[in-house]
This record gives sequence, structure tokens and C-alpha cells, in this order.
Amino acid sequence: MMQAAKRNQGASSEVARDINRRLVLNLVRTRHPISRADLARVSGLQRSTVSLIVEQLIGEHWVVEGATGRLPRGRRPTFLRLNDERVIIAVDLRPIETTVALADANGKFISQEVINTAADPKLAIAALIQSIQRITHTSRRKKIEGVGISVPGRYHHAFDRLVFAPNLKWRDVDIRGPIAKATGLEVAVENAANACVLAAVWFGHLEECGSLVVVTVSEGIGTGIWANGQLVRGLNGMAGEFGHVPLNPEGPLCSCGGHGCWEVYGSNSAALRYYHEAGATPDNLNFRQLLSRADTGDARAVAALETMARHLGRGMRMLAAGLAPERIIIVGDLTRSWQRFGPVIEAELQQQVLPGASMPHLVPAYEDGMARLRGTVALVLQKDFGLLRDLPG
Amino acid sequence: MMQAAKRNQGASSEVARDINRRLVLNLVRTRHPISRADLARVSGLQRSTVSLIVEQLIGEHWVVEGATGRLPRGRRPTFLRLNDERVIIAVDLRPIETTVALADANGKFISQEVINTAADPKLAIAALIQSIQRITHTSRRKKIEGVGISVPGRYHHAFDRLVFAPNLKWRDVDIRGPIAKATGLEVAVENAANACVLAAVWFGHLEECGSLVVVTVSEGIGTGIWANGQLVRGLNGMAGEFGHVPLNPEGPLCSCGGHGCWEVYGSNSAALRYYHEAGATPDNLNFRQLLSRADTGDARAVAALETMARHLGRGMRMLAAGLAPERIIIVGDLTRSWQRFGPVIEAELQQQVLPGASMPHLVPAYEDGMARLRGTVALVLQKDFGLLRDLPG
DNA sequence: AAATTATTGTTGTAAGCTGAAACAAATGCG
DNA sequence: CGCATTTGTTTCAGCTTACAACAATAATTT
Repeated sequence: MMQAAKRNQGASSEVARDINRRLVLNLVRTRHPISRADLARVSGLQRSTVSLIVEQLIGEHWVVEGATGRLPRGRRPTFLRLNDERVIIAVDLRPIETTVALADANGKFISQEVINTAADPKLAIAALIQSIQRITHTSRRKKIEGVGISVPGRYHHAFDRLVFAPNLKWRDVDIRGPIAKATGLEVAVENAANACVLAAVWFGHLEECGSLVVVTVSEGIGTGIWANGQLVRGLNGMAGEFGHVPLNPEGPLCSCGGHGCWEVYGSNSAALRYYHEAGATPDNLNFRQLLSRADTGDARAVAALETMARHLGRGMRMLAAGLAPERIIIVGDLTRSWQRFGPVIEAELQQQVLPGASMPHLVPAYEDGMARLRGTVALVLQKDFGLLRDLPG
Repeated sequence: MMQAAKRNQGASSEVARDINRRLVLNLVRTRHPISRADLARVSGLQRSTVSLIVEQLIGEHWVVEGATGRLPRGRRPTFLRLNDERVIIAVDLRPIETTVALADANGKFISQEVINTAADPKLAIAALIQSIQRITHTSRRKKIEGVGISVPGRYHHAFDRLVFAPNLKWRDVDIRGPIAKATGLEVAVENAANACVLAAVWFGHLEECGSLVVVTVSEGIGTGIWANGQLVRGLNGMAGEFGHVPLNPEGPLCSCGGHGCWEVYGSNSAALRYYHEAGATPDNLNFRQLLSRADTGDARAVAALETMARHLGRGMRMLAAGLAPERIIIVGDLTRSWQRFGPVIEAELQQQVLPGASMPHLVPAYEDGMARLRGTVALVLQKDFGLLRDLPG
């Protein structure tokens, strides 16, 4: 009468265990060292339940027992922490260099290696595979959970293709396939801005943060959105291109074909353009050099950076109005001169706060380089640590 | 040693039942009439489990048994459907008139009443309470689940206040409190665009739609965002003001204090302004009249509407780039002339599709008036029907 | 007309899970 | 040494689902 249709997800009697297992695992991650009794108190579960779950987690080598604590009286607790033999290979693929690191589930890096990123995707991926294999061999005894890769471009999750990466000048590249095949490991790929979001939420103690937006500023501007405890990826993972929304329809031409996009005004490249337009000398300056020029008192550099900051803020007003995030986290070289950018951006944001809305909390992510890498760690761990979400509300 | 902290949500042995109950209830809602056996097939649950759950749902008066079916052979199935004695009071609060309706859980309206919306919030709410009580009295035997209210403005969920409603000219009004107190019913309030989102998802057979944006077009422009199976409300429910993102920083002044906001260019009021700027005669024309003028061949009206449509599309490019929704649903009087607006908006949207992204499916919501009302029904039912979400992915 | 087959819905049982309470272990203090 | 106190384990009751067997029902075949 009716076809067996797509099995709608019914819950078996094991879901409760699954939910609680994830909860306990996350509490060990975020609050280690922690005893079973404390886990019970924090989670609201019974001590007996916690004990059973912990036993299981120890059996699966996710958790290990550590030192015993000391209390004013009573039996001593045995502290638990994540097993650092469970490791993740984190990859930050970037135009010039690619970082390959080995990390534990706490996001702590054990080893790290930087390789050149070849211009040709085939060569670059081959080199990456070699690097991964080197790391794999040096850590034979550890259990590798998988490979997480951050890419500077749009990653199509259904087709499993890096569709477009303007700075790499790659198009339609299958990154996951060859690496998964060559290494036999699970490979997860995510766009850099989304990786930063995951890093912020997982390793920035933002469990309570309901909504945030990460704005990555480099040659271009990327955005990653976190809402209701999940990444907002959009159809096929194509969300996040607020950088290509025009701030001014008659503005300069953008690489995307549009005019006056946000990233034409607020990116590092934009600041360099402002600087040169003001008639400054050397033509192939990079952004970091521009920052230090400003610091040494170059008035044109200061002005260029201020213009960039103002436009960054203007674009963020769009995010504040449309998404009302609790925080906006900024990632990029500009955070090195936050005392210069912060106030200007903040002032611009304050310009037009709609009634009832509170201004998003603006935060620089100082440890830039690490953010993407850490995010890929979270990406790989999501399948084991990811929490089931509340009801829609 | 450690305080009992905020009870992190641990799962008891009853969560599986809760999940499956919601699943079955939703399947009855969306696929009625349906037999227990079919529910088992579709849900993937065992027939025995389904029987137990259905028994419970019948006991709670959510579901009733109906006619018996007919098969080529074998025992006849008894069809199940939602109990239409469970009703919801749906309210669409608008500047001039407020609609108060009684609906069943299928979103079917049983009765409806339109009252004037007083300019003074106190009076308007008093009249609304009276109307609700009238409806309550006429349906004594039915079980009223609650009251859902759609409001044309920003509703602050933490403070429980209609913070700002430009067209009503209300500010900081407590809508929920007085109504809940006077009627003794549960009251849920939601902004109109979000109500439209809920209506679309719940009653538009969009269970499979991963992400959509609703754009409401009237005096202003509002947006409601659906992602990962939930409304994206932002901090305190303040998300959705893409209408106040400037398309042109040097554009006309907007009511929000900004310049050149999307709604200054793409709203009904904008079209009327274009029409008058073109030197057209009567000054207090409304938008529907403008639509019919265009239909009768008034070239200035046609031009004004086309300009409006073009700007609507331009703003939607922002949504497409930033959120990559699967669909964009348009709500408003303009859908009455969709053959005029659709192609223009679509063309504008196609203008700048970023590599890899597919254009969002653009859909008009023809039954405008009903959308908000239906959405409030979903709003009230969410606590019982809302599904638990998948893992973050 | 009786046996066969197919289908629905129920019943009974085993297994997984949590919560509650009792219990064993461990420790400092009087 | 006994006592209070705290951790971690054990035991059992209560829920829930999966699975299999079964009762009920109806058309088809023999």
C-alpha cells in the first residue's frame, strides 16, 4: 500500500546512552581533570550511570584514568581525562604554505609540519598525502581518528569538490577522494571560515554561545555562521559569502564579477589599494608590512587601515542586522593591530543599532593560524563528540 | 568540590519514547489518513512500538481512529488522523485589522473573526482578549492548546516585549502577559516573518527543505531564516532585519535612521514613491491600487513596480550569497502580480551566482493572509510536534 | 465449502538504559 | 578506634524498543 519510504529516524532504546555518552565525553573534554562524581553532579546523571558510561569510554580508549585527587575527607576521586593517544591530523591548506599537524582531542598540537603548497592541485595534494603519511608513520602507536582539512574556498559537500578557491586559483578539485584513498583514513573538508567557527565554539569555551559569526579577513572576506548549536552551511555548504555582497553598487569591480563587494572595501587587499591610491611608494608591499608601517607612524598607512576598518564595520552591520549574533569573531592579520581596528569597527557597528537589539560582542581571534587547524580537529571529532540538539524553539 | 552547576541535559530512559512519539505524531499530521502498519513502515519502528505509541496518543486525545481501509487481501487497517477537537487560537496582529481564528492541528481554520486594531496598544490588547474569549466560549467542548500571535515587528523573547513595530507605532509592549493572564491560556508570540517560515515548513510540505528564507514585503521588508531544521532567531529573537541593510550608503533616509536600506528600495512604499516621483497624480494611493493601475496599462505604474522588483532581487542576492538557502519564499501583496515580479527578481538574482552555488528556488506564497495565521498554529504546536534534531553536521 | 495466503494489529519476552538506594572503599578527625 | 563523609560500585525496579509469535480478518485458490 505504501512503499517502505525513507526510514525516518526512529529512536531505539540506545539513544539515551548515545546522548549521555556524548554529554559525558564532552564534559571530560571541557572540564578535565574531573572525577566520576563531579561528572554526575554537572551532568545531572546518576553516579551509577556515569560509572557505566565511563567504563565504556575507557574500554573504547576515549578516556583514561589519571591521578587521584585529595579532599578534606572521604574517598579520593580518580580524575579522568581524554586519552591523548587518540589523535587527529589537522590540515590548514593555504595558498603559499600548508600546515599539517597532529593534535589530540583537546586541540593540543603534538607535532607540526609546514610544506609548500604547489600551484597545481594534483602536486599539492600529492605532497599533502606524503606529509600525512610521514606523520602517520611517526605516530604508529596512536590511534588516528581522521584527517580534517581547512580550505580557503567554497567546498561543495554533496559533490565533494573544492568548487572555487580564488587565492589558490583552483577549480573543481576533489580533495577528499585521493587523500582518503591513499591514507585509508576518514577525511573531512571544510571551508576556512567554518573551521574557525568550530574552533571558537569547541576550544573557546563558548558552549553557551547561542549564535556567532566569524569574519575572516585576508585577501578576501569570508564568514562562518553558528546558530542553534550548529553551523549554518546552506545548500551544499555554499553559505558564508557575505564578503561578496555589494556595499556600493557602483564600487570597484570585484573578482566575483560584481561591483563594490564588501571584500573590495574591507579586505587586506583593499587596505593595500587605499595605500597605493594615496600615492605611496613600493608596489609589492604585503599587508603585514603595511601594518608595521602604520605602527612606525606612516600617516598614509594609518589612513588606509582606518578606511579598511570602517568598511569592515559597515559590512558587519549587515551581519548584526540580519543575524543578530551574540558575538562576531574576527580572524586575520589585522588582529595583530587590534588597538587600531577595534575601536573603529566598534564605532561603525554602533552607528545603527536597531531598537531592541544589543550590539554583538566583537572579539578578535588572536591565535589566527591555530584557529583553522583547531577547527579541523573539531570537524573530525564532531561525529563522536557532537551533542544532540534541543527541540526547535 | 564542584557546585551542582546548571544541569546539563542528560537523557533519561524516556527520551526514546519522546522522540518516537513526536515522530509518529508528525507522520499522522503529514500523512493522514494512515494506518499503524504504514506508520511502522514509514518510521522504521516496529509495529508493536507504533501500536503502543498510538495507544498513548489516543489516550492523550491527540489522535483518533477513523474509517477502516480496504486491501486486496488481509485484515483491514484502521486509519488514524489528528483529533480535530484539539484546537489552537491563531492571531495575526496587523496595523489596521487583527485576525483571530480557531484552527485545528492540521492548520485548518474552523472559525475566524476580524477586529479593528486600535492605535493604542492597551485598547488593542483588550479588544483582542475579548475576541479570544468569544472564541473560547463558542468552542467549549474543544481543548484549546494555546494562543499563537504573529506581530509586525521585533519581538524580544527574553524580555517578552514587542520592542518595536514601526507600522503600529508601538514600543515596548507586553503582549503575552496580559493575554495569558486574562485567558489562562499559553501564549506564544512571534514576528510575522518567522511565522511565515513556520507556516511554510509545517504546512507547505517542506520537511525535506534544509534551508529557506522568507521575505515579507509590505511597508517594509522582513526576513525569516530557517536552517538546520530550526528558526534562526539570533540573540533575543532580533535576527531578520536584512531589510535594514543599506544597498546604497548614499540612498534616501530610512525610518531606522540609516540611508538607502533595502526596504527603502524594495518595499511597497518604495514602489509608491517611485510612482509619485515619476509625476503621477493621486497622492494617497495604496499598493494594491498601484498593482491594478499597472494591470490596466499605466506605464508609470509598470515602471515603478519593475524598479521595486529589481531592488527586491538585488537584496535577495545578499541572502543568496550569505545564506545559500534552498528556497526563498516571498510573502506580500506583490505575489498577486507574480507574473510581473517573478521574472524581474529572478533575473536580478541570476546576475551574480557565485561558482558552485545554485540559485535559490524562488517561490511566491500566494495565500499571504493565511501564512501568518498558520504559522502561529505551528508556533503553538512546536512544543508537542517539534522533532529532535540530528547531530550537528 | 475448506484451505491458503497475505496483511493488520496485539501480546509476550529479551535486552538496553536510567534512576534510586544500598553498599563497599577510602580517608581525616576527634 | 569509631565516626562522618565522600567516591565509586552493585543491585534492582521501571521504561522503552526489537523481535517473534499469534490472533484477527479477508480475498483467493482448491
